[in-house]
Amino acid sequence: MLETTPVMDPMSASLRPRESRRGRRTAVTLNHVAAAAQVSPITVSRALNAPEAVSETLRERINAAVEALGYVPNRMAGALASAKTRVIPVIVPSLSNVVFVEVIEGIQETIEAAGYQMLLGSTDYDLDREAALASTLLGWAPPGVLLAGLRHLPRTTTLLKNADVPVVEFMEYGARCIDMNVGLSHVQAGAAMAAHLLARGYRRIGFVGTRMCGDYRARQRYDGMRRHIAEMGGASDVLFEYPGGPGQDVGWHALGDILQTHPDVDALFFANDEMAVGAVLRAQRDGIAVPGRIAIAGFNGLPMSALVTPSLTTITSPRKQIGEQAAAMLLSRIDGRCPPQRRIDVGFVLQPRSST
Amino acid sequence: MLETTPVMDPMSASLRPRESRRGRRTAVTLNHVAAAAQVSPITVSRALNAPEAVSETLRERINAAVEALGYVPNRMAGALASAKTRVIPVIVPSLSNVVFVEVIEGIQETIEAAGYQMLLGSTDYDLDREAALASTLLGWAPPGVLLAGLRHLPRTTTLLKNADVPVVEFMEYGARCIDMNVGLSHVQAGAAMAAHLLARGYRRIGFVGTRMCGDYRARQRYDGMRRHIAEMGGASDVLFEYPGGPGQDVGWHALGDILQTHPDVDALFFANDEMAVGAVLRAQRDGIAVPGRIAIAGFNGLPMSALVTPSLTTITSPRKQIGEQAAAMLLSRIDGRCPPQRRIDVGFVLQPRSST
DNA sequence: CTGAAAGCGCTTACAG
DNA sequence: CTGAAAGCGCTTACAG
Repeated sequence: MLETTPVMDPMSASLRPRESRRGRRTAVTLNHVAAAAQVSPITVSRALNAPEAVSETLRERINAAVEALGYVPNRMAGALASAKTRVIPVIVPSLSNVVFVEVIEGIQETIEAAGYQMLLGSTDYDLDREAALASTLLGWAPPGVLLAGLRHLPRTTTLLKNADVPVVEFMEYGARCIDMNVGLSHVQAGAAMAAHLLARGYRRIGFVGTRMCGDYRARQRYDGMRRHIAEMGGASDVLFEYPGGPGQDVGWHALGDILQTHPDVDALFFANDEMAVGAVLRAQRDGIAVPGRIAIAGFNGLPMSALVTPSLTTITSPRKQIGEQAAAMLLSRIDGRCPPQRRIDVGFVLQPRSST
Repeated sequence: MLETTPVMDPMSASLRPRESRRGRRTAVTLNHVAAAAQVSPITVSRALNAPEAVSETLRERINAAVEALGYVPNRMAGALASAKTRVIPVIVPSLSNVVFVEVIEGIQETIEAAGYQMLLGSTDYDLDREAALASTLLGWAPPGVLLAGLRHLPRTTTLLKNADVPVVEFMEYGARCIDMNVGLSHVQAGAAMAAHLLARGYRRIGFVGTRMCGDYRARQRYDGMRRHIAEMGGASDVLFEYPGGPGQDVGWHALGDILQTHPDVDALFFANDEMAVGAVLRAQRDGIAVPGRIAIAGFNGLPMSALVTPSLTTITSPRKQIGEQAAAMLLSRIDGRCPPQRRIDVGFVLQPRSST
């Protein structure tokens, strides 16, 4: 008998949750379980966190009590006491973009397999919100942080550096990162598409995007394209920016608009496949020849790019792999191991198809 | 001077985080801030959580110290002490399905505006994982829980009922819910589409889905369709189930397959728009007349359904609204208010277009 | 293999 | 408006 209170029946009323002294409803705690199993609380803790350290007899008694009382450990108390959380914050600009969702899936699968949980935050392409999110999420004392992009407010960077936990910035690959980095060079991707379009003989090339301030990676693709065109000579570029989210409807309307206002444009590189597919569907409905009258290219390599007629030239990015690698790097550092590389360029593949 | 330690300079070494007695690295805590601002810890806590309760002089001194030390409050300690968390778990079957993402966005916007954060968990359509997730997430002592669907394992239901926090089950509308419910009747939606197809003269109607065990809402649409067809007489149905995720490629392949193996089928109701669009694109490429040779219908009312040629007949579900309403109901209960209704049927709209 | 003590960093009453 | 004491539910050393 470890408790002074006589314990007759593991389910006796005295072991049930009750009002605490401070007047709030208390759930079943470790102590209730300990009393029910007639062991000390530490033994219950061990039976749950390191079962092999407890004798089989006690372990069984404890598990039975856990079951009987419906005990759910309070993670907050555990995390506070041990200074360890198994929750990893993941910060992305948007969830409505399939691309981020696929990266997130890669992250989720990887960290979940290692026993971690994801705390997802979306910034809606707002760097102030990103800073606020980072601050709040760090308040949960996470073992590491995953965040999209390499551009942040100075205070975000400071916060993350001071937090003294591993950080992986994913999506684009670049020279300066807070800690670790996985992604691809969007400037190179833009240049690669420019090279492709020039090689196929297009000379007046438009780039179509939405909210290019926030989505600076699209801007980088445009910059890469523009620079390459300028370097090669003999061709020119135009930038088209439309309001709204980067959906198919924007591509649909953009095609009609551009053909009217800029009839000299002979090729369009869209900021993503969705818009590009929207443009292809519009061309189809209106009987506009693609690529005869105008060529269309996308970015991301979504499955649908291969299904439209004509099939869409695009650049495939290894999205899920980015998520997996980012998570793997983070986990290895959390475990105190040193990842083979601090920065990984996952690259991209240009898929020339019928639309160019 | 409230501390016995003489405090000369707010940034003096003695106020900096140091190794604690238990040997682990300690971050800046409330006590560091209190010492730096020369007030008691409770006052700091108040200045942060209820600024109006603290005099302006102290508030300014405290805020300066917070800034100078880069203090980030430990949410776990706060939550443990106050028995309140501002994190709400959201459990969904999948993130790769746009539909859930839109619901999640509605939830996120609503709860974030109220100062809560979302802890997202994905079950991958596995009820065992759902139970495990629910258990873990409840360990964070959340003020409420949002989860997709009305079908769960008995132990999940028990867990959530015992947790004694408000719960909203969203996506489908049904008679039995744990606590509150927002959604639409998928049986009715299936019946509505069947009625539409019968009215247009189709007599051999196929339903095309993937993983119909897990995605039981698709199954419910099929059941609704099947029942309605049976009731009306004069027509018949077939169920086609394909492996893999419910993407455009599945619709693309399904169309080719079904036309060969079941040439008598004259209309197809797909489990979602993505598959249906895949089928339309396939028909387009192969020159199959839609709806002449075969009619095609989808479900969800995604923007792209309006852009393909022929435009796709579909059923629009108010996805974002489901998220918003689910979150609003939960919040009102968290605040101790009683939501106007415990169950909300958000309904759906059948959009007859050219593909049928 | 098992336990008594102390503490994680905050907040809730209760005083003044 | 401000503070000293106690406690939230767990875990980490330290003993035996």
